[in-house]
Amino acid sequence: MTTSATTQDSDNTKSPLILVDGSSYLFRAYHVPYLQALSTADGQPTGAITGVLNMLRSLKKDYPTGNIIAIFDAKGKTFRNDMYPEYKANRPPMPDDLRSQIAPLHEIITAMGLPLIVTPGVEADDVIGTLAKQADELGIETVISTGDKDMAQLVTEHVRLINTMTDVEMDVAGVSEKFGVRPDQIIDYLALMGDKVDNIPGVVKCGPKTAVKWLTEHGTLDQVIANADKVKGKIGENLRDALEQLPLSYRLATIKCDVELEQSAAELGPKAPDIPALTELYQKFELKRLLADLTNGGNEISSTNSKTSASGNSENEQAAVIAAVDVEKSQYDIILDKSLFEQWLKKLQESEVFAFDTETTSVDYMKAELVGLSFAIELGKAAYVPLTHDYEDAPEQLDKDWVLAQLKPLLESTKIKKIGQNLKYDTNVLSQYDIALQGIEFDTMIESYCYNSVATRHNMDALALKYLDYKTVHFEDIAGKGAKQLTFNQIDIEKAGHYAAEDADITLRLHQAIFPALAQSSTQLSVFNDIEMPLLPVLARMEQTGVLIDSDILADQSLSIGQRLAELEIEAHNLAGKSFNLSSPKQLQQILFEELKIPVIKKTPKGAPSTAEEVLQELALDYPLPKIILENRGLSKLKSTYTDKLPLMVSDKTNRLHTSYHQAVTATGRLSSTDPNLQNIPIRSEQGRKIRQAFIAPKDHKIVAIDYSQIELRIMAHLSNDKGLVTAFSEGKDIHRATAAEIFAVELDDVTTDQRRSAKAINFGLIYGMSAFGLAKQLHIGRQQAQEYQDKYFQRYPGVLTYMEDTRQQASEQGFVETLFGRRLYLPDINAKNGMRKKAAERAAINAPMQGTAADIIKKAMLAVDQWLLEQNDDRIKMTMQVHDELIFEIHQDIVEESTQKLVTLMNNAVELSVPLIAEAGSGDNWDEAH
DNA sequence: TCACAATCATA
DNA sequence: GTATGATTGTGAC
Repeated sequence: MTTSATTQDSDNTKSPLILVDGSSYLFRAYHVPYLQALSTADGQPTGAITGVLNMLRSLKKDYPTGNIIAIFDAKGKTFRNDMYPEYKANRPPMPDDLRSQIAPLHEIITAMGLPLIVTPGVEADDVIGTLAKQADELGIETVISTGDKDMAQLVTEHVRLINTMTDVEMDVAGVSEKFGVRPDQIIDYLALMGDKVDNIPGVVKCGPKTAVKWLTEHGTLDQVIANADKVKGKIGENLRDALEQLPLSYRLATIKCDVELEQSAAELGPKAPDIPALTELYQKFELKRLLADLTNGGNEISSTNSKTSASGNSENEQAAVIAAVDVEKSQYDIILDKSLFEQWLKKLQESEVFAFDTETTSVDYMKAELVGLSFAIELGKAAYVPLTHDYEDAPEQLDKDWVLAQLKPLLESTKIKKIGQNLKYDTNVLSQYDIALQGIEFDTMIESYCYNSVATRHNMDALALKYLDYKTVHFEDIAGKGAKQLTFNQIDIEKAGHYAAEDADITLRLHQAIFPALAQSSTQLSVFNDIEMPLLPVLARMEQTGVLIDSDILADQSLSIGQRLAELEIEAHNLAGKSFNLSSPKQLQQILFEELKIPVIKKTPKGAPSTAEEVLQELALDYPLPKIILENRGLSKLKSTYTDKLPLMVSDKTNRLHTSYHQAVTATGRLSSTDPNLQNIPIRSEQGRKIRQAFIAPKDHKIVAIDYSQIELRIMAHLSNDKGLVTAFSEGKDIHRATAAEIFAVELDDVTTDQRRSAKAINFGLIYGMSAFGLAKQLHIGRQQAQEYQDKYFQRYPGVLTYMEDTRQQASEQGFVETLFGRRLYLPDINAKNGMRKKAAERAAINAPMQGTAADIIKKAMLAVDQWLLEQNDDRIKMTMQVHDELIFEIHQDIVEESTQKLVTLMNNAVELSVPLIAEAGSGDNWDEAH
């Protein structure tokens, strides 16, 4: 260590040195789907250029005082080829459409005034290494911007890495955390593993795990070599076989830090940008965004961009460049006369695909009334047909019925494809006007969701900002907000027309920006085409069908709960010695922990003493008040959320309850349900089940509920292909009992209730990416014992352990995990420096493939069921609800048995797994009985 | 009026 | 330990 007072001081006084690994970013940007689509009008590709420039821009923003130097590989062979002729021999030649972007990029960077280094005979890594070493010796804070893990060997007290595409920073501790070895061991580590891509030989079968193990044990490669004869097994032989060429691998993996450079880092400073040259280059390569920045004041980030940049999401930046919306050039028609309408109608009829949007009076599809429709066929040209604007002095509009009659064949055509944003809503609204929307091909909300379920919310304003870098007119901008918000029919036609036409226009643009990116991955595209888009009309039908509830049952229950609550409140106030609000956690804390001096067991994340259920449950053993609170909480929740509210939400039109299923909300692929949420209707408590009794079947009908048994564990068995688990399911065993028998080493029949309960907790924990700590808490056992259970589990089901390790690794390397059908879940925190966030992301990585595959499966089952129902064309069967692993139907009593059987079969065969998929059915007069 | 934290309902 | 949504109280706007 060379720490001294002087070097410490210089850290703070000098601006940081930013070394940019231009070549590594060039390659990576070249492979980013969004960027691949970019080119100039005459076909010169510009995606990689754009990617690198965006990255530089983001670096400039993050390090405003930084001294940025860009380093690129030179053409031709390097000294490593002399050392080892096969070095990088496996690399395919550089694609032409990448090569053609290098020279322009160099020109632009130079014009920007940034130092650019291209040194023949060595790689960019070596130049970076040399500059970093020089800076390190001077104690200058240095940041290497790269996506290449080999650079970790350069990290020191003053030198750290940043991956500007993922925003992950790595210092000395970060390297140790990520790789499991110190920066000074990285070369040894790389040498042991070898590198397929660069064709560097290593020890056969030695991956990161083994390399870390050996280096932890022996410290250095030399010591590993010296102790090679002690390593047992096949891997020991492999190591001994590799002994001779390990020194070569070591030399190849070593970044050269003494390259002779013309100028030292200290001498290389930024120059003033050559604005005329930059302008010309940006124009030549049609880099509109950058050009706009330039005209808005040099290289500063313009005000319109600061919004998007603030998120710090580099993907955001890249995507944004694609299709800058030039609204000034847009032409929006407001159609008030027949002839213009007929012109548009003709164009629409002749089109293959168009974007459209409905404007209504309410976001609630059951209450919404149509106010107008907008259409867009080509970018920048859109039209709005107002129908029922009825404010004072509103101009005369075309007759609604006439317009809809004209549009009906168009909207119902399966040949003419439609693009929309959240088309399920439009489907529901139009169906109120007897129009059955068809040809629903592209929903931009779902495109965005399938492309990246976690990157943004998928509403149009967010998508436009992210993918088009365009701030749309918000509904609130034209309608106001709060209690005084206008409904669409009250809005001035000029304003409304612009807003509505823009919606259609933006939808079209979004589709053009997102769909090609989505289509880059065939599996993601298939999730979109084969699952999500076909599901959309199915969900629309379920929503419109609704469910029947008996409001009287709920009203009675509200009454009796209310009485009990009043009693509890009096008791609680007596015990506390004063009156307080039982449902205020804050007041409760005060009473419990300060006035009654009850010990604090747990704190909330913010540090206040927790009054959560588990805490109160424990306290209830010793004190009377917590018990009262618990009962009060449980009951008031039921009353306020369910028994009071559900009857209020019944539709006047249908006398049924209509939820909204959201298809683009959850990260994992599940649906969610709101207004009301029908996916969290109580079942566990006695009181709660009474609420399910209010979900009834119509006269002469039964409720049939069919749920998948242990679907996530079955998926785990399938994905991990663990022999024990697969066998247990194939033999139809009670899985928790079987697990208990394995862990506690007893016969299946001798498993006690307690053992089965423990095994069940372990199985659940598994799905949630459990830790021994969490398991201990769940089972109220010691941490040690929980660890023993877990070890025993993995010993008995080794395939599961391997699968989990593989999943974690895959997540960390790729940044995402996938379901069985290729639905992708990105995990931005998977390589986070913050240990808690990283751990949380790892658990999500374990859980997502199982939860997500289960979601895929039930969605496929719903498609199969819906298909069958359409074929039957029998209104005595209706699919009414989906609750993650359960489908609920209303079936006429005459055909309950046969159709239930058919439905079970359809669900069982929704997909083929290596273990049986089992759906179990129940029926009754209400949802409770059907379970 | 709104956003947030705490709590609790489900799979 | 995973994934959601609704309600309530609370404090800032």
